[in-house]
Order: sequence, then structure tokens, then C-alpha cells
Amino acid sequence: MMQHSLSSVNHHSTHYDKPSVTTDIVVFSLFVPDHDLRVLLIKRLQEPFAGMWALPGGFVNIDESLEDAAARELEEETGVTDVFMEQLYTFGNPNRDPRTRVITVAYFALVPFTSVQHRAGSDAAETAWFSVFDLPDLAFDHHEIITYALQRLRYKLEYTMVGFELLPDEFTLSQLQQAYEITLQEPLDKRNFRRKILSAEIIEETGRKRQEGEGRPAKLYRYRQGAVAEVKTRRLFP
Amino acid sequence: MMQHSLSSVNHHSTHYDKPSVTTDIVVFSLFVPDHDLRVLLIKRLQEPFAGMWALPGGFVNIDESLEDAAARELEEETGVTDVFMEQLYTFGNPNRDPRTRVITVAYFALVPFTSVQHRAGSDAAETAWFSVFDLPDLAFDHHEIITYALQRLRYKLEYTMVGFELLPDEFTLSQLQQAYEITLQEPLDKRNFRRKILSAEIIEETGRKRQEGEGRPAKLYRYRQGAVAEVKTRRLFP
DNA sequence: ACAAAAGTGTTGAGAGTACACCCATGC
DNA sequence: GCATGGGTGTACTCTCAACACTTTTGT
Repeated sequence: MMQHSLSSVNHHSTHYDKPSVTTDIVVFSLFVPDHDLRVLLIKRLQEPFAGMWALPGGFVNIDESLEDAAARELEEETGVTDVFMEQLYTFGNPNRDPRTRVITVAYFALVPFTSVQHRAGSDAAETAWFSVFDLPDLAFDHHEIITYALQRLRYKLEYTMVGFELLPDEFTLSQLQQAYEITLQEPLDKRNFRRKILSAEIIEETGRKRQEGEGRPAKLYRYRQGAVAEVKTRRLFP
Repeated sequence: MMQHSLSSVNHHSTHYDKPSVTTDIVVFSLFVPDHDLRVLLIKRLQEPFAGMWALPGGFVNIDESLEDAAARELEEETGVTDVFMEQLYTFGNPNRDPRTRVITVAYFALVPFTSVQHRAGSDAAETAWFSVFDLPDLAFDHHEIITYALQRLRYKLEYTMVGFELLPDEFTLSQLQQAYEITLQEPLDKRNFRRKILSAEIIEETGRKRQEGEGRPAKLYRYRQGAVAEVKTRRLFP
């Protein structure tokens, strides 16, 4: 065991007391018919906080990267796979876990609303989707983590195009607008929205049209491969 | 020892192989006469990478927060204290330390250029300021961390007012503009800069003027206590 | 009086915002 | 033919970008 750097630490404890490291993942998905943005939670089986709802997550293995750990835990606990994932923040308050010192690297993930239903009830643990706007009591500091994740998601929507990650591969402009409206919780002007999205040139028509549903069929769009999701100079919405 | 979450991990290793957790701090400061932005580095004494330059940092104690750990390490190793600090990113690649698994929570810090000289040569280890635009070979992935920190600093300058943190308590508008020009590495228009900064209403005149130096004395400004450093709707500079 | 830095306004271009009607389809 | 959602254009305002000269001090 050696020092990563110069400081003199851990001289007193013989077995090098180390914090544990976990990842927790805030998985967002849209529930379009309900006009709701929801987070995937699991019911804890172990103490502490047994029986309480918590974010999916768990210990980082000694030989896997943080991203791998997050993806693995997410799949093990919820069956959700192939999602957009991004590191959020590392929460390391000494008292965030009442028993031992646990530092958690939080990730946030976005899954298309179409691929949600069949993935939900997966395996051992009970999982459920909760509205981010009406959360139950949560284990640890998970409420704080979700609040932070929501803030980040909204922020990212304003200057990038992550909105796609909440939609299926092919989507209509109305769906995209709804994704924005639901997460930002404010109505957007249809014409301005379309103009801005299209002028950013990061989506393209597929040629196909959506058939299900009422009314005039809508053009389907896809994310343009190779397009940079960053939106040039301005915020995306006022 | 208990599970933070539901996953089943570490069943095989009897003594629960845990990664080590460190913090590393990227301390930026302006060197105005040289028109340079520099980072504080220390020469490593221990293996691995003994004799190489590296970021200040070290292990997180079992009972201290990440921020506290970063501040403590920074003071222990460089004598630098009372700085603006913000969490940057957590680097957890399994091979970033060739000997054991070390996850590092990186912070970036800004210190006023006026309080740099007397703090430099502090104690045990050799420390020095290096231009971020011309770095030596660095231990671990510290080059990557600094690159990321610089990107974040520039980004923050564009929509917040962190520029102040690189300046003394009272400063002139020209100094503030220089801070921006040095870190962004591009010239800015004096009139547009002043108009934008002043209309944001986050600094105020002190009434005093700077006396040293040539030319017409400049008004001194200070950060307005209670002002939100976020700049309203637009990017700060083109 | 001159060197050196501080300070100050205007104009044209582009982006943002607000706003209302016709179109294509299924029933 | 009507209900339902899809799709389109224009005028006003505001912010941004470019640009050059006068003022105050020390020597």
C-alpha cells in the first residue's frame, strides 16, 4: 500500500481505514401521457433504511471503472441497459451513511420513454418509477442527489440537445417539445421551438411519418450522427 | 460492514478490497505581468512517479468531508489557504495509478494573484507554478485533470463571475478584463466588456482609486456581497 | 507636453419573442 | 364534415459586435 501523494495520512490506523465507494444512478424517464418526469427507485432490503426507497447503485469493484460500475449496478438491480449516462457529482459527507463512511459517485441517466414498461419489474428487488415532482422519503441523501440531478438535467436542456435521450430513435417534433416542456415544467411556443431546433441542424428527417394516433401524421426525425449536441452561442430557451 | 445498496459485490475477497480515495486540487492563479495562467504543482517524493511533478492532493480521512480533505491537503502541501474551491470531476479509471486502485475526486481552486508570491515556497516539498499552456510531464492522469479543469474554468467564465476569485478584494475593471483575457486567451473589447460587467450589477465602486502604476488612476471595484454570480440569460462573451 | 492607462456612445446586424391560421388524416 | 394534432411566417424588441477619441494622472 502506498501513498498517492505526499500527505501523511492514516499513520495511526493499522489497517488503513478507507471509505467505501459506491455509485448511485438517477435514471430519468418521461411518462408522456401523464406529462410527468419520473425517476427509477428500488426498495431497499438491507439495513440501514431497509424498506425505504433508494436510488439503484452499489459498491465499485476494485477493477472496474466508475462508469462500468454504475452501468453494472443499474442493470443488476433494474434490468435497464444501454442508456445515456453522465457523471453528476460525488457526495462524500461523512455522515451520509449512518453506519460507515461511504462516498458515492452519482450518475444521471436518461432512458427513452418507449423502453420503460417492459423493463420495469425485473428481478429480485422491487422497483418503481416515481415522479421527480412528488418523491417519497428516501434513504441516505438520495433526495438531495435527485434534486441536484434534476437541476443538472434542466440546465443541460437549455444549452445542449440531451432531450433526444429521453425519446425513441425516431421521434416527432411534438414529442421533442413535450420532452422539454415536461422537464422544464413550462410551456414552449411551437413555432419558435421548431425554428430553433431545426436551425441547430442536429436532427434530420427520416422520410417516414408517424402513423398511430389521431390527426395529421407527423414527420419523424432522428438525431444526426456526428452532430455536436452543443448548441452554439445562446441558451436554448428564454 | 454492510451493503450500501442491493447489489452483491465483494463476495470472494475476504477483506473487502476497497479502492483508495484521494483528492487532487488544481490551483489556478494569474501571473498578470507575464500574461499567464498558472497551476500549482509539487514535486513527488514517493513512488510511483517520484521526482515528477504532480497536483497537490492525498488521501481522504475516514471522518472528513471531501471538501475538507481537499482544503487540508492543499494547506499541508503548499501552504495555500482560504481559496475558492469547487468540485470538478471524479476520476476513477482502474489503471490511473499503476500500483493500486485509486479514485480521485478532483477540485479546482482559484487564488488571487496578489497572494501568491509569499505563499509559494512553503515547507517540506518543492512546489512551483507552471503555465497551463506549457505543462511538464505529470504523474498519473494529472495532465488530463488539468486540461479538464481549464476547460471548466473557461466555461464558467462565460456564464458566471468567477473571474473575481483570481483577483484581490478590490480590483480595477482593467484587471478584471485581463483575468478574462488571460484565461480565455483572446482579446476582449474594452467598452463592451465594461458595459456587460456593469450591467450585470454584481460589482460596485469602492470610492477609492488605484494609486500605483502609470497613467490615470483607475476606480477600484469590489464584488457586491449577496450578488448572484450567475449571469442572467446569455453567455458572457461571444 | 508627452507618455500611459482610464474612461466613454453609437450604429448596424442578428436573435429572441409574441402571436393566429391553414393542412392532412381518421372516423 | 368534423375532430385532432401537424405545420407554417412576420413584425417588434433587444442584445451583440464593431469601432476611436477624450480624460486624468506622473514625469
